[in-house]
Amino acid sequence: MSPRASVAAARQTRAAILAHAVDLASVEGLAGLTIGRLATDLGISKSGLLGHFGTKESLQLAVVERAAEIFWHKVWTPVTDTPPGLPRLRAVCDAWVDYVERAAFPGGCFFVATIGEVDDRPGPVRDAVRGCVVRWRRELSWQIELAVRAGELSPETDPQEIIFALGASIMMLNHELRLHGDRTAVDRARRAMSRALDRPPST
Amino acid sequence: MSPRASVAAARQTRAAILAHAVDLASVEGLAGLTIGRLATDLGISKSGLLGHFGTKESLQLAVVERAAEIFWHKVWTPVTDTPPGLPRLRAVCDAWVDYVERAAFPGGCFFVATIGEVDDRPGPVRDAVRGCVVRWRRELSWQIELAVRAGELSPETDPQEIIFALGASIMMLNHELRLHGDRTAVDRARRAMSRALDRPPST
DNA sequence: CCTACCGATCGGTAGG
DNA sequence: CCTACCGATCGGTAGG
Repeated sequence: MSPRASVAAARQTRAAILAHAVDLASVEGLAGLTIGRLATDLGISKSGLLGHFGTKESLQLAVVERAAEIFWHKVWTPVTDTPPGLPRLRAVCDAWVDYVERAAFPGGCFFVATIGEVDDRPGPVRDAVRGCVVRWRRELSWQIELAVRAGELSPETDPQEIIFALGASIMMLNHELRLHGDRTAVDRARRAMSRALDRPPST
Repeated sequence: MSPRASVAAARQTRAAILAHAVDLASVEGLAGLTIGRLATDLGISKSGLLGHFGTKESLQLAVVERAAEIFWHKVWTPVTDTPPGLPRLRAVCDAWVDYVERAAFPGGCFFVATIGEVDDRPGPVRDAVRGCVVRWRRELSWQIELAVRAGELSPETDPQEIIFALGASIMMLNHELRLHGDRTAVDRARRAMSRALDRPPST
């Protein structure tokens, strides 16, 4: 009777669509994510599905946003207990590797998989992905700065240098796991990331 | 008159198709590479184009093969002058970074762009891409072994550790250049790669 | 290499 | 949320 019920149902449907869409996009890519396929998988009509988003691009943007929520929940939330600065950075690296290893999405880390796809295609979707990456790096950069202030890292530390090393290890780890199935890469990535945090700043 | 002329013409057409296809695939991906688009760009009919390859998958395999030829030509050939072992490894790193920086393909390094796409899609195309990566790593591994034997690298060196660090830097560099347009990443990548070659083996 | 065509699927709309 | 439809494009084939 009340509109509440239908509104709640619509929200639930939307959430179910996004849950599946994020998984699908991690494998097929954001472009390979088709409305027909998604609708069939969910037992819904195409137009019913599209009604929740309007256009495919809006769907893609919603998928990126949802993937970012999942990322923060899996990698950042478990770490907010540990003290800021270097301890939290170490905890983040662990959680980050766990997240890639345990493959939150069937296609591996959604963002590692997506970055290569949207790299060369200017538009709102690329901007949204970049925005997520930038936000994440800002958080890392801030923790590095705190570690420097606390004397846990050398005052000459270049945050960008550390972030480069961490991101590089994560991307390579995803690649090793998914293309080569080499699970020894997990420890290699952990070592590379610790080294980046231990290393004295170079010239 | 002689069949030679038409055979030669066909080979030339095939080469022209592949040249454009590799560029296109570096931006649109191997799946986003469509026969219709490719034919239109080249002023050719779809069936005329498809006659050279048979199926889209064969076209994709030919594109991967061609991309590998270009990669070896740009990164390996210029380096065969320098002495094997550590000197050649350093030269390879330089050439590799140049290749990514100068963007041999409009979409950046073809393989970095493609790996994320074929990662999760078993089949001949994925196998072909993986084969290229494996061949490249074998060559790197061999040069590392030569460097160890020559006493240029510590005897406890783990080749896989170095290869991980080099590959990680290259992937991250491609990402920094193409998603963020951050050209300072070029020097960061060079430093990270030298460090990987200088570093004493860790536990 | 071409024209002419095939069935399937794409994103999206009309109208309810 | 649905059915019914749109034009465009997909990979591919027939026949020359």
